Amino acid sequence: MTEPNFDAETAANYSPRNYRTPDGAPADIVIFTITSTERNTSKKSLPSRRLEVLLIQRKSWPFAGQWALPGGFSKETETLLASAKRELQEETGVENVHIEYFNAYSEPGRDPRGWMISHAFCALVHEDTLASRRAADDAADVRLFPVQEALEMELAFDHRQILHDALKHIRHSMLTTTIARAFLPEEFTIGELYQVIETVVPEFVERNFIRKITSTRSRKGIIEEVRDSRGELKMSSRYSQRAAQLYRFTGFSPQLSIYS
Amino acid sequence: MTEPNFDAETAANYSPRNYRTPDGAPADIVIFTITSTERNTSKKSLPSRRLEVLLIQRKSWPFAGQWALPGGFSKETETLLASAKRELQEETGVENVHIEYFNAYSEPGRDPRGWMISHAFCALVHEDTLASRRAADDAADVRLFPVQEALEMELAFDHRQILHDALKHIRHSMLTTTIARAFLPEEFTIGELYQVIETVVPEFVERNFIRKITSTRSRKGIIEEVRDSRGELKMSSRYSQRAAQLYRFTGFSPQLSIYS
DNA sequence: GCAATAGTGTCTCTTAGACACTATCTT
DNA sequence: AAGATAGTGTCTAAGAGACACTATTGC
Repeated sequence: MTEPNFDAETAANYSPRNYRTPDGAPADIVIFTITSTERNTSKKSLPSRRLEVLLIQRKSWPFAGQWALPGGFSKETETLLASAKRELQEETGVENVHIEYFNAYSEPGRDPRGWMISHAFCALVHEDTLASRRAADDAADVRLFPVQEALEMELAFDHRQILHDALKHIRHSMLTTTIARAFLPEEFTIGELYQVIETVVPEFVERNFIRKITSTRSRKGIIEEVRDSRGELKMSSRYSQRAAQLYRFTGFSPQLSIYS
Repeated sequence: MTEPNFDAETAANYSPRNYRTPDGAPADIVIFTITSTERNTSKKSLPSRRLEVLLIQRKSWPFAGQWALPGGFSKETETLLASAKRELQEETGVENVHIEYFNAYSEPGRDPRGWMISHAFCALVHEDTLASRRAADDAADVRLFPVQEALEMELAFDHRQILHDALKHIRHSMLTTTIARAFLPEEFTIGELYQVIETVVPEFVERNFIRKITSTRSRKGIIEEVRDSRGELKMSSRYSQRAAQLYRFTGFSPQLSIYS
C-alpha cells in the first residue's frame, strides 16, 4: 500500500486522519425511461416511442438552478447499490427496477464541494411505473427530458459526461443483453420489442427480426410464446388489427463471442 | 440530494464535515498475466500456458501476513485510473498496459480501517514485461499465483470476491473484445491466439478457428496478415516445424448483438 | 519416418439478407 | 376498400460444424 503508513501491528496505532480523505461518496443515477405517445392514425397503430432521462433542478449551491442527475450521498452503513436504490425510490417512488453500476467519476475538481468520487448507476424504468410520480410533480423541479435534448444542455458537475457514458452503456447492453425487458411489460409482442430496441439504438435495422428471434437455433430460448390457461397461444390486438402473438423473456441470454 | 443539506447559496455556508465521510479511496488492481512454460517434447511445440494473478503479502495491520491484491490509496489530485496506473508501476514496473476499471466494492465493514469504498481495476500484462521484476523479488512478498489456486486462498479484505469478479470480467471480455492482444506479442500466430483464449476461457472450443477468424465476412478485419518489407507474408517457426503465418490485431472489433 | 503444428477439402445443414407476398381485422 | 400491423414463402449466398485429409520440416 502506498500513501498511509500502516506500520502498526494493531488498530490502536492506526491513525486514519493524517492524510486527505474524500469529502463524501456520492451516487448519481441516470434514470432512463421510454415514453410512448399515440400516433394520430385512423387505425390502431404502434405508439411512437422516445428515450427520456429524468433530471432534477438543483436548489442550492453548487450549480443552483441547473439541471442535474438525481443522486445523493452514500452512507457508511449501506452499499452503493443500496444508496442508489434508496435515491431512486425517493426520486421516483419506484422499486424493483433494473439498476446497475457502470462507472466512477474521479476527475480532480469535478465537484466544488471537495473531493468527491461519484458512482454512477443506470436505472431503466418502465413508463407505467413512473406514471403516478409524473402526475404529482409535473411542472416541478423534476422532469423527463428527451435524451438528445439533455445531452445538449449544460448540466451540473460532469453530468453531461456521465449521461453520455450511460447512454453508450445502455446502447451496448440493449444489443448484448436482455435489458429490453426493463422497458416492456411482462408479456409483449415482437413489434413492441423491436420498437424498444430501435428507440435505444436508432441504427438497429433487422428486417427478418421475427424469424431470427423466434427460430434461429442460437437465439431460440431468449423469448417464448405465452399461452393461456387452456394452452392456447395468447394474442394481443392492442396495437394492430391482426392479433399478434405475445411473448415473454425466459431469462436465457446467449453467450456472445467475436471468435465463434 | 439527500444527506447533507446544502441550503446555502454559496460555498461559504457549506460545511462538509457535519456528516460522515469515507476514510480513504482505495484502488485495488487485479494483475493478470499468462505464463508459458516449455513442454518437454521431442519436437518444437507450443508452450503450456497458465493464467496467473499477482498478489502481495501484507506487512501490517489489517490482515498482516495475508496475501492481498496490490493496491493503494488514491490522492485528491489524481483520477482513480491514474492511481491504479501508479500503483501498477510501483508494483511491477510496467507502464502502458491494458488496464480497466470494472467495479466498486462498498459492503459496510469490508475494511477494518474504516469506511473504504474500493475501486477495482483489471490489468492484463504480458509475461515478458513482468520478467525483469520477477527476477528481482522472487521468493519475496510479491508473487504470481495460478488463478485457481488464488481463488482458494484466504485473501485479505474481500479480495477473493474481487478476484472472482475480475476473472468473470476478463473471461467475458476475452470473448467479446480483442483484449487477447494484451497477452500476445505484436505479431503472433493463430495457434498462439487460440492458446491465449483457451487459457482464459477453458471451455472455449472452436475447431475451425483459423477459417472463422481469417475468412468469415463479419470477422474479417479483426486480425490481418503481417508482411515483411518486400511484401512477402511473414512467417514464424518458433513453435512448429511448419512455419505459421504471423498476424496482428488491426484495432477493429465487430459489434455483437443477440438480436442479429 | 515420425512428431508436432499448420492448414485445406468437402460435405450437410443452418442462417443471413433481400424482397415479394399473404393474413387479419377495424374503421 | 383502405390502412396498419403481423407474419410467411422463396431464393441465393454465406456460414456453422464435423471430420478427414494434406503440408512442412527438424529431429
